[in-house]
Amino acid sequence: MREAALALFAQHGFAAVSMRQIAAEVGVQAGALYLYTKDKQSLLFDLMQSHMDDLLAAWQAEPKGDGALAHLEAFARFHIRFHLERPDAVFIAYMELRNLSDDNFAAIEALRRTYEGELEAILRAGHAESVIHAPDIRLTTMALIAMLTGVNTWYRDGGRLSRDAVADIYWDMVRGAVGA
Amino acid sequence: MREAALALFAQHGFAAVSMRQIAAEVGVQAGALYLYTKDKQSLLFDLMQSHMDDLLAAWQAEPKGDGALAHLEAFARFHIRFHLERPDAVFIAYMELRNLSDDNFAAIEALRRTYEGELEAILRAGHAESVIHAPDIRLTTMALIAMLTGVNTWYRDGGRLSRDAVADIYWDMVRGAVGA
DNA sequence: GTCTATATGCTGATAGAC
DNA sequence: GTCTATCAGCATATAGAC
Repeated sequence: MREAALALFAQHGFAAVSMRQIAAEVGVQAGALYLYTKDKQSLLFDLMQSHMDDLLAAWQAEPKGDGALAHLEAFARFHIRFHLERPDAVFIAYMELRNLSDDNFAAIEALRRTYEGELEAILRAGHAESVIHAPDIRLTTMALIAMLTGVNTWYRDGGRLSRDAVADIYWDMVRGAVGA
Repeated sequence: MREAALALFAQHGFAAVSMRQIAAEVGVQAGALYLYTKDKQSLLFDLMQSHMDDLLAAWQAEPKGDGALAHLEAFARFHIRFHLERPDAVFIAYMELRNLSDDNFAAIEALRRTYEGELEAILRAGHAESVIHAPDIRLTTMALIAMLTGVNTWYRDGGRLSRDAVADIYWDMVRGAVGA
């Protein structure tokens, strides 16, 4: 059910997908879905929370090397790799925030800020080491995340460039953007 | 009507907003809206098309200076200024593409590609002039647009930085990212 | 655990009065 | 030009049979 909901929400949007459509995709009747989720809102929240939990856990488990610059490269490559592996979940996590209830929104927002905080800490360390030159760390954090996440809007498997080639080029741009 | 629809679509999403809600915001009954739009789909399309037309016309009217680097700076500052001036329209133009009919989607997509083509042409000129160093112009185009458009996700008027200060910093990052 | 049936309410769009 | 009234259909969620 979660798999079917993820694909349908990503394609048509949460509000445009009915529980009947999800049920049809799974091969059951709509009523049966309520054995596995309290309601449609909880289903969306669970998908988004799982995605953010996976993201934070994967980053914690990532090898990061020594020094702020190595950390920054690890972050850029990790972010691109992780996001290209699950485009539907990424799409939902960014597009369906406004369809969350207030409480659920606050919870997801906290996870997102935690992840942004990881990059921000790297940039601050790089600034302290004088290997990164940025007039405003918080703003640079937002700019880099937007640039890296943007890969998902255009990258398609089987295209002109491999994922690794894309990561190489983006890492060059990240390095240039922070004057490293 | 268009003003009310723009605000409501941006806040709740096209699929989650009813014609009755729009009518209530305008102060009329739902049926009266159909004197001004053929249907809900046309209303969305008109909003998006107007936004893209405004964007392209404003860029054409923008003073651009001499040389590819001056052009690039003009583009970066223009993009940030224009997008910060109309956050609702920008939000809709990026988030509601999947709610367009096939024909309408193709039309909006063509306008979007035209705009991207403007930046791409600047980068190619800069590459020819050897003032820009980028291994893949198309990819750099997408990365820069994502970075610049990302301003809308976090910038709020009355915050720590003025729009001009933000544009200054972003222009520095754009210049660094293309090795200029 | 899944089904059918159903409650209650909202949806986009139209017809015709004024 | 705006209203009221309405059509036909779909929405979420639940109840109770099997």
